[in-house]
Amino acid sequence: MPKQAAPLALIDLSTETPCCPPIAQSRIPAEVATVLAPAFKALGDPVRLQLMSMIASAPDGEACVCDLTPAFELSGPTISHHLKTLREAGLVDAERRGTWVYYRARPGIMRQLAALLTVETTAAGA
Amino acid sequence: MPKQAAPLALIDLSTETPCCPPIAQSRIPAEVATVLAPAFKALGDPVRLQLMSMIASAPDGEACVCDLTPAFELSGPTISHHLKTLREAGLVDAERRGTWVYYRARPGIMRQLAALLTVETTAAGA
DNA sequence: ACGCTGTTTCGACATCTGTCAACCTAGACG
DNA sequence: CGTCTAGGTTGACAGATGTCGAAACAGCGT
Repeated sequence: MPKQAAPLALIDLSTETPCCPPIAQSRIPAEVATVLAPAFKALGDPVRLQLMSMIASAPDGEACVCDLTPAFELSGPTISHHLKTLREAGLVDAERRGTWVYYRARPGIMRQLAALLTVETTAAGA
Repeated sequence: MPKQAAPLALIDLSTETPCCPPIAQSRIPAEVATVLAPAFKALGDPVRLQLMSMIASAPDGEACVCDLTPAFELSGPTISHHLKTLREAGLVDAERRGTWVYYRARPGIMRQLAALLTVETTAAGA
């Protein structure tokens, strides 16, 4: 394993870092896996996946907690906890505007995760 | 949202089911989230993410356990357990050929997950 | 039959999930 | 200006789930 300039020692998920080729193309380094796994883990829950979808697909690109909470059979604090998980995973951004809190998706990291899973349709083999 | 023929009542991850538009495009139904979340969860571990990458990027499209295990500081059973998780999530296929077991990635579901995370670069807004 | 390879089972330990209570913030009203 | 009400977050806790290691089991080759 040759050491590159090692610019990926710490990957800033906040940016649009185009850090990684698809995992089907080259083996992912341990550091990258360590940093990106939490993002996948955050999406590894049905409620959070739906929350993420509701936020990302919101008309104005942002969703109010007051719209998210009643969409589930869960209590307010539980939704808040899930949102915190998404926030800590770097998937969403929160902003308080007046009484309500609005959540906004980060396209950068989502693009990164999508790129990671990309499979060339032609090189599918078989 | 009119009901289509509702073919996604049970989503077969084994197939190339083009079941879902990107989550940034339309809100993901609860059933889809329930079915796909385990796949993300399976990728939500650094070791499994690396395993997945090693399998998907293997020259012949398949990787032997005997190659995977020594790449980690973990015991054989632990690697086996992680591989089982990937298998149960529908991400990989196992095949015993002689003494060794070979794992092969399923491009279908990976494409599906990637599509789900896709964000139109143009519609990024802002 | 023996040894090797990989999986499974079992158990200890850690982490995650969801709820209740308390707290903080912002706006409304007297 | 003080207080009251409403919306969200945080902290603490039981229950469930996941992680990993040690030992035992099953398939394959010699």
